[in-house]
Amino acid sequence: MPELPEVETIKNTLKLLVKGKQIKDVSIYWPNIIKKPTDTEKFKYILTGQVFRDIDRKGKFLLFYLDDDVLVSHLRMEGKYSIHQSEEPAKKHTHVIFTFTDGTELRYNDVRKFGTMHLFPKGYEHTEQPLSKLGPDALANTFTSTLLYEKLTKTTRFIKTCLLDQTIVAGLGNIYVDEVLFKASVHPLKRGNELTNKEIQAIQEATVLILKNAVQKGGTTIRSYTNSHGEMGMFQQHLSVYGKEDEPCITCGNPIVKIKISGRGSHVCTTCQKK
DNA sequence: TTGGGTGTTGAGTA
DNA sequence: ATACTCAACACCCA
Repeated sequence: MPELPEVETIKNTLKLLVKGKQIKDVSIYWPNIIKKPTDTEKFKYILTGQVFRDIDRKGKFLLFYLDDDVLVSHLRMEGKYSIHQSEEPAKKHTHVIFTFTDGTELRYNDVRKFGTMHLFPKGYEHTEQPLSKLGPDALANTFTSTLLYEKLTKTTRFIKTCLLDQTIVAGLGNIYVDEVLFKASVHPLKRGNELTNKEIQAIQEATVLILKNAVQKGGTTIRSYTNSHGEMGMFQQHLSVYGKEDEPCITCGNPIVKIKISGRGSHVCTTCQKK
């Protein structure tokens, strides 16, 4: 589900809810979510007693900073965090519960169980997988058109595939890539090395504009995404192509078509986005 | 009823 | 190197 704007919104809403809370216990109902350490008893032991100090984000990853360690969490398709009273019964797809000393709990819910958690001693989180492989965050000032130009012009891959590749730029997913390429007037099947300097600049600028706008609108809710207060995003009202198959293009009026690129549904106006 | 599709990403294969 | 398929999993819809 969540791409950069959704994860950023979750970070902002969750930060206020967990800061200063001390972990009394951790319950794990689906161990496959815990990727490091592989021993879930060790995972629990390390976390117990620590206090949540801050939350950061890189690309689509949440970084929970505790006293001595950092919990790196990826929500994949449908992961969600929410705060509850301990007495409140857990929902159907709650897989990890962090019980706090004040009688509340942070619960991780994930219908499809694709999400991941990695625990690192502070200082090691960025130099080891999964974060070590990421390119610059799409909203960081290190994401420049110069850098994008260097990475794109030496590959023959489709631009859509490149923008989904988190080692090139971190944070874009299927919705926002389609929106970015429409705004930049670039066809998703254009190859990296076919792009002009001007097109790459347009892609970089569209990325920043769209993502900032989407963060400001609280993200995009298509079916299940909510922030950690349970509120929906509003950016779905501003989508130009994603989910608009057969609807008229807002620029030229021709119908948006849906094609498949590396297994992902891709929405494009073949009139506005030249190949 | 069943197969195809879903906001992600790694592995395997040709 | 690249593009595709599958797998992880549950649910929704035509």
